[in-house]
Amino acid sequence: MESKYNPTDIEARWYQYWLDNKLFHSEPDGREPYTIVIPPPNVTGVLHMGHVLNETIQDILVRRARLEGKNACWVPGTDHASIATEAKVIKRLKEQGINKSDLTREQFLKHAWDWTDEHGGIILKQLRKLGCSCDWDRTSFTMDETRSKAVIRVFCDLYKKGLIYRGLRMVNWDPERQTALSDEEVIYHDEHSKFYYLRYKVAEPGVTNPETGADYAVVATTRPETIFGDIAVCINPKEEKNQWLKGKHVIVPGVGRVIPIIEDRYVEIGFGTGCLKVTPAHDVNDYALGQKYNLKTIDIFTPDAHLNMDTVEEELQANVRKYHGMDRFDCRKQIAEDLKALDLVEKVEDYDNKVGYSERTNVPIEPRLSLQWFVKMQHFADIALPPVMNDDIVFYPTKYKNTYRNWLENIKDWCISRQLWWGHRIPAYYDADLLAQTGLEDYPEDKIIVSETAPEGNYVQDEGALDTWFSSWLWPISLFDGIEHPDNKEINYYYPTADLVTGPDIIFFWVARMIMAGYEYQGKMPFKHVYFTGIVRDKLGRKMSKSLGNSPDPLDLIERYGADGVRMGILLSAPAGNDILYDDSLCEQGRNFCNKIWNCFRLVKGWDVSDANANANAQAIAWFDAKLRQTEDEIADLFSKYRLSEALMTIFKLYTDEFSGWYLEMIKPAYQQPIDRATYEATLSFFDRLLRLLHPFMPFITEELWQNLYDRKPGESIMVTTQNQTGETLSRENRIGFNSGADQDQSESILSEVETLKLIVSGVRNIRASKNIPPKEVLTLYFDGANTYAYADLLKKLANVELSYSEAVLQSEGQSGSCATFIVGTTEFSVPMDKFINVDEELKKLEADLAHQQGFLRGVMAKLGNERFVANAKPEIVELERKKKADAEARIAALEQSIAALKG
RNA sequence: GGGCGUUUAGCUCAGCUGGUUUAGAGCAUCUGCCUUACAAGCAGAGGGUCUGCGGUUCGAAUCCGUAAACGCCCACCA
Repeated sequence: MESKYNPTDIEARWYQYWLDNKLFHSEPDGREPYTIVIPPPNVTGVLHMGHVLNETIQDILVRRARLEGKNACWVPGTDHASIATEAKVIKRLKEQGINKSDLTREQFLKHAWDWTDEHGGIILKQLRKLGCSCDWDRTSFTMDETRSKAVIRVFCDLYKKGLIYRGLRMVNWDPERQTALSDEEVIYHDEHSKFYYLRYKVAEPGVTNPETGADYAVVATTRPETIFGDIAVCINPKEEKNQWLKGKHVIVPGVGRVIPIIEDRYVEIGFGTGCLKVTPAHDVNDYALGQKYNLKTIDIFTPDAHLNMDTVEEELQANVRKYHGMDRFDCRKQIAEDLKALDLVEKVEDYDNKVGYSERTNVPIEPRLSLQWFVKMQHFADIALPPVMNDDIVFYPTKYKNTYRNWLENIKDWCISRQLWWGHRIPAYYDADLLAQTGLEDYPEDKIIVSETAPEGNYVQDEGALDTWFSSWLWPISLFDGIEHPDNKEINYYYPTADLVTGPDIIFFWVARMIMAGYEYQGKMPFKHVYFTGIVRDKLGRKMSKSLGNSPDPLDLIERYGADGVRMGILLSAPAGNDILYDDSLCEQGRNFCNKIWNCFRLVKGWDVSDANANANAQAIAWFDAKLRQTEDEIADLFSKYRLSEALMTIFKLYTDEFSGWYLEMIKPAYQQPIDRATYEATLSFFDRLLRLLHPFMPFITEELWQNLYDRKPGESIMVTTQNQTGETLSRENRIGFNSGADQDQSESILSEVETLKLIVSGVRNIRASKNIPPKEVLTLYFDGANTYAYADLLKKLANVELSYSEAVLQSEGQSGSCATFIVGTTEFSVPMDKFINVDEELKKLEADLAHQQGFLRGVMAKLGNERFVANAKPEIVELERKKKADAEARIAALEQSIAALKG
């Protein structure tokens, strides 16, 4: 065995072994189920650091559950990601010189499926490199047959229930992809823009502003390009300064349309000029005003947000013709310029406002009036809010409960139709003849046929596809075919799932909606716990992104540090909900840890075993057994709180400090000496337990070492050992020769005694370090009770000292003047120095310590001297203070003695 | 404009219902060591008036109030 752990071959070998032995596969049986459904990554996506974090956490939970003897099932799959994938396909077609508009729906879908087959599942392959123990036999796709049928059935069902409707509404329109979006798909950014103050001349002759004498009203807008759609100007009936406009009309500048002044309290008094231009086709609020006052709408944009002047009244066409076909932002500049030339611009101010952008295409969205399909959400909010608020479903961290509540309490209907082809086609059918007469908008509602199968006859299917999330929200159910075949064996066994691991950015998109669908279709929660991960950032705190180039390629990292190293790296500083600042050095720590374990193993397996000296290390064994037991409990507790990074850190310290740093040093035989059998076997069993504790975090190296620890049978794996098998059982068997059934008190006392031992050893090492004494040089250590010290053998071995107990001996040897001393608990320890020691320096150190102890004592005395403290504090607290006092006094006495001795 | 969260060592974070030897960990730093498992290592050390201010209490990193900074979510002020 080499002294460095080399992960590459080992990882590939064991992953294949796990697959060959079907160790990830789950079937319903008598055991308790533990289910996780993967948040399906985009089918054509590639692995990034966010996935690494997310999937590592899921794998840890799944592997841990498996080790606890549960029937663990992690279901993988991918998402068709309607809008994102369609965009990628369009881009590729464009590279081949093909426009989407030149293709039929069928032709386009053929290309999309080709693309999916080609790139789909790459990310799932990458997950294997990470060690993910998904049940690959269950791999699903949101657009495969079972999932598609579920989506269509749910659509029809909700339509029947009156929870889905079709309607003409103001929606968020993505002009790039030319589709409607849901509110959640719009991201608002702060933007520095301009506020244009435009002059709308009063149509009635002779009417002027009594204050300024102006014959126009001033309207402030950030979007002058929309004036072609202006239908009215609205003022607040209560606003003094605009009273003169009541009942009048104004002329839209540059357009010439005469529009009325209307009054509504919606207009805020004191904001801007108090005159609001009303453009019902292009603003949500204006649309509401339009509805209220029965105003017409003029949609001046084409679907790709270019100006369409054909919609403007014929008699005004000449005025606006030049803007026809312009891009909306070019037009904004142009119209501002043109109006300025006409002296119709009062002024232009800088203005900060928020602009909505499409999440996927990153272009400013355009509010657009269009015919879409919606889900009525109030019903779903009602069923989804209580279980989270009363912790039937528990969120980690809990702060997201607020976010969740906030959204559900202000729920709006969900726009689920998209003007896309890649996705589940809306199962709504229109009579072709009737449609030809009425058009889509006026097609009578009661003549729409919503059905899982196409109706007989001459019907036309709705062109739209469904929002991707309309399939994702069924994922925990549809994966087990619970929509088409409710009550089947699988859904009854695996549902509800145990844990959901995902990012808080999709709490509304996905988490909330799964909860809704879960209660609607299963009558039960879809998962019991939701673990929200943080966002992976670089070490400067910037979000990782392609454009910044600060996102490392996970596969490259795995190659450099090993999958186990990367898993440890990503997890180490990732408490639930906290963003993690990723740096390569974290993976380095992971790699180094692997190496450490590797070398522990080399050491242990390299020993010759002898049957002599039985029981030579009973104390060390008893201690480590207790330590391990204690840590196992701690880890279990941390898991129950989902504090995974702390659990890993605890294990890390158990390996490096306790096992490698102390235990192995305690039992390590002298150079080229054999080890006794009892110690050897106890150590192997400890190793076995250690490996199983670590396995969920670092599956590969633990499997490799576990396989080599004992002779294993083919098909055996650390993955499926349960806590009460192997190691612990072995350690309990009598061949180790100590009472491993030690009761709680006994193990607590041995733990604390060894902690004291460690302090003494550190004290000696400290002296060596500060006096430059090599570890090999044997020192003498004097202290009270050395002759009866229970851990004398271990102390001698670890500190390389001889023990002597009597102060008298110390003094008789005439060495008291040149002793280095330290205190542990209340006992003074002295090491006589052969060499000259710097008395002043030593004195300084002791006196500093003395001052510290005295200060401490003063604090304690102040408390004890306070009558109110003695009267009010709990008795055990007072008792503790008294003990502190006694201890401090003893230490002070010892220090004073040392100082006196040093001074001679 | 509302709401939530954070602020503890150079960095990343623990510190649960106030008292547990006058605040802990990992990393980083510094000093010794190539000691016969591991230099991807070992041993040792230094480093914080717990963001500021006020309050409650015998006692506050911990509870309350307040200010500031940072972050996130929601919201139709054109």
